[in-house]
Amino acid sequence: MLTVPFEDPDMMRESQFGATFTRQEDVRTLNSADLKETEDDNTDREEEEREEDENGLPKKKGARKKKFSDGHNDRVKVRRQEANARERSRMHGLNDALESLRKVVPCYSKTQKLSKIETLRLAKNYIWALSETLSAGKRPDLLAFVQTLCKGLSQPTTNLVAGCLQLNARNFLTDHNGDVSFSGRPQYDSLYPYPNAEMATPTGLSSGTRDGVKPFRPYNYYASYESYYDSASPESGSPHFDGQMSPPINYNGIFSLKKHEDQVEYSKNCHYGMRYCNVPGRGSMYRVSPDSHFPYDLHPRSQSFQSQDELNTAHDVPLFHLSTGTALFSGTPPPSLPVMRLDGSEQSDCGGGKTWFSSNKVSLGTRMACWRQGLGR
DNA sequence: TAGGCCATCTGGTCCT
DNA sequence: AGGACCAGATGGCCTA
Repeated sequence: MLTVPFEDPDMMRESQFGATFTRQEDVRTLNSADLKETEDDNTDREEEEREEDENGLPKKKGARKKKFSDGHNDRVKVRRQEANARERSRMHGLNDALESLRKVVPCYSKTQKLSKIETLRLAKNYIWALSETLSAGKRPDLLAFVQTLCKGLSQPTTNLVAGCLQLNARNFLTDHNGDVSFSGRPQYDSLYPYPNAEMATPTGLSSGTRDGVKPFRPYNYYASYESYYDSASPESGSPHFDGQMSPPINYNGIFSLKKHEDQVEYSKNCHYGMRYCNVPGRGSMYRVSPDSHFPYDLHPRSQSFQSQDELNTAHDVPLFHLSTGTALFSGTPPPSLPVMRLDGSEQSDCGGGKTWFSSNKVSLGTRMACWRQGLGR
């Protein structure tokens, strides 16, 4: 059946971005083509049934479709149109709800929207992962968390999630069963590899040795939950969560809120913004070639900095990637896994569990100081 | 150009 | 009777 466009293209386009239509509006926007098509459909159907039955033989007189009055047909048409409008409105409501869901699962992006099915899958995984974390009552393993998040997702979405969590997506390959397998070194110390002192503990800030490997000191995990519970619920109507906010993501980072308006989109970050990232099983920080594309070819950290002075200087190149504008690992990032926004704004709040770095020119020393302050040291 | 995603229309079913 | 819900069909748009 040929479906005639219901509304003009502009209206159709608008509807894709969550515009809601009242029933009256929908009925009012019915155009003549739509009405004509309905008439034609009815006419065609009547003629088909009049001429032949299912065997192609002429129909008996009694099988002929009952002829309704024009008034009855009009009522049927009007009811059909109203039903269409209601159905459209219902689907818009469904899509609005889905859009709300998109905003509270990891990796929200206005321009690179997850599909409906992927949104639902990710939401389910996210709930599951958080439930597992709560029931475990201890700091979750990042790999397990990400693996749970990515279970059953398509490879592109898996890449997106892994990218959001600053992991090399190539380490999270989705097999044919939808399970996510990790090909790297799945250890916690690879996720938070404490960098050697020369690399990431600037002069005067380190309490560890300069040449030894300092054991990673977990930051206050529960602070993240406190922070989370301090933050507004998506359903609370708080101005901190008016639909324009990132969810209080994420995995064991401090749940902070950051507006999306000025966010750097994931794809932009991947292609233009990210220069360094943390790779499981590969030490701490790796430099990413400016020409690299996600997933990146990574080079050992030792190639990144030549001197302690360099560590303490503000870097012109963005050091850290934040896919959605939300500080995924904000708050008390270890120096090997700091997070900052790349929008050029200058903000580096060192306050407790809600720290995030939003400057692209924050020295490692500053980040280290913030981190240490977050640790209460 | 094929495939994925989406919005819309449509008829059927269930419920009030 | 009419509304809500559902699933199939269809065509448009976008991307690899």
